Amino acid sequence: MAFDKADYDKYAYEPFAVTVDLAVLTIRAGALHVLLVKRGQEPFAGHWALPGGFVEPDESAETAARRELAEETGLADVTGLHLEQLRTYSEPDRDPRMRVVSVAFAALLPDAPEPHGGSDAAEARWVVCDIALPLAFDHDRILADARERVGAKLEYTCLATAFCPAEFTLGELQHVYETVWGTALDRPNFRRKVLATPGFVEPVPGAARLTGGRGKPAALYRAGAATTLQPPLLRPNREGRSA
Amino acid sequence: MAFDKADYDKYAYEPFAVTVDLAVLTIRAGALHVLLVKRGQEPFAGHWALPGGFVEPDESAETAARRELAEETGLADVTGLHLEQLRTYSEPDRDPRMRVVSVAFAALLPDAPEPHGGSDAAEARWVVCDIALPLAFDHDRILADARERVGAKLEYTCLATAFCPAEFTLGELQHVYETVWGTALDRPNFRRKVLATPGFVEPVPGAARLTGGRGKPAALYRAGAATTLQPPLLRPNREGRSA
DNA sequence: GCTGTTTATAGTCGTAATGACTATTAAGGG
DNA sequence: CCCTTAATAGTCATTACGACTATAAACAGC
Repeated sequence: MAFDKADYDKYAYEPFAVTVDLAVLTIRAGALHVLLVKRGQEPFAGHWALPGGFVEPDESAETAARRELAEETGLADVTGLHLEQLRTYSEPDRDPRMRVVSVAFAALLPDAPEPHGGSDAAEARWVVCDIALPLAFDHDRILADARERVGAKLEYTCLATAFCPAEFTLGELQHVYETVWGTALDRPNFRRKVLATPGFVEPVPGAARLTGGRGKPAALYRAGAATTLQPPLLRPNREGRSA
Repeated sequence: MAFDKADYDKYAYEPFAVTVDLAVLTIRAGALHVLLVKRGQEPFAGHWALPGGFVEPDESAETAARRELAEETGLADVTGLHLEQLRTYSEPDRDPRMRVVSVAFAALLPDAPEPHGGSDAAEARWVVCDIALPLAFDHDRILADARERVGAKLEYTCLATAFCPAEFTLGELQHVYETVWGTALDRPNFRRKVLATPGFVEPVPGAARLTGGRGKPAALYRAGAATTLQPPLLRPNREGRSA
């Protein structure tokens, strides 16, 4: 940040607008969903887009993202939710109106209350990720990057619990992996792996949940203190991970 | 990026300046070095800082970063160099003069020509990472994040070759890992692992290099076509990776 | 109340990967 | 000509992993 070239006249340069865009992900009905809002204005009026908004003069991108997350989901408390900066999208022509630099975030939610547009009267809805395209602006790309990031982080972090409620069964945790990765996992092996990782999950003593009423009740677990998985839980071999 | 709240008067908001900051890393004399410039102006006049500069109105952050990389290193061709967006730093008070949002990048260089300040007459120098602190602004944090990111990516990508010249020995490649991670690795095991990963490195037929004149000459290798390591090459167990 | 279905949990077994080694080869230096 | 240095080759026990089979505990339907 060598500031040496501009004598810092605040208006020496064409002003940049700085926004945040949020890929809010959750798992509903066995599928990965993303929170979308319907645009009321041009450009892309009537198209679906990721929620987001301006960074205010006195807040960081992270603060703005969490504020938007609360507004768009309508949740009273979003402090515990996983929110993570993805990357910044800054192509000069990404917004036809003016120069907009957007800091994108991924947010992970356990359960999925149907959103109420918050202050924005715009329509907001959970949409299955795979049928969400095409989105306004470069939001297809942002969503794809969010999915790739989350999928990769499931391999070597304990992030999967961010999709689960406070208490969950190992079957539910496995379902997170299977839904995000789009692959089936062997249940006994998944179990062994999770339980062998210290701090990934810890049992809730004496509790059990009936999984939809059928089958043997499953033991309940809570998220543990660990944040990283060592060794990692790798996705089943995908062809073409090289080259 | 719901634009619905501002009627997009470009000057409706306090303008944001958007800059790029670069953590340019290389390995010299067995230690991880970072490219630093000495600030000539307040604030932090006389302090060392990461190189960087404004994003021009017609370029993306990536374009600006590569332009700055060329300017600051003085290299004629920077197209082949690894340049990767780290994250964006946007705390409102991170620059005392005005609101500056900075997109940080990490760049990896094979060899390390002593830099010539380029257009900036400011002093530029390679500094051993560990003794670089404290830096101006929040650049300590950016540098730490860059080191952490690069260290992590060595585990599951072929990034290490970005620190090496076009042809290198396995000893040099191992040295990259040891320098970035700060740990010693077992040479035969490292060898086996690298050679067992298809596409990581490919041998240069018939070539060998005398490694400083002493010892048996090592075979030369080139970077292969693979980009990811499967299975990954994990760092030796670090205590406290959990919690 | 038995039987079959469903889901959770326990355990087995062969293979692959890994960490800690030892041994050999090819160079240069005194 | 031996000693040091560094590259390369190979061994071996332990661990991790994928593909299984087996048992347990719930409900549904007759």
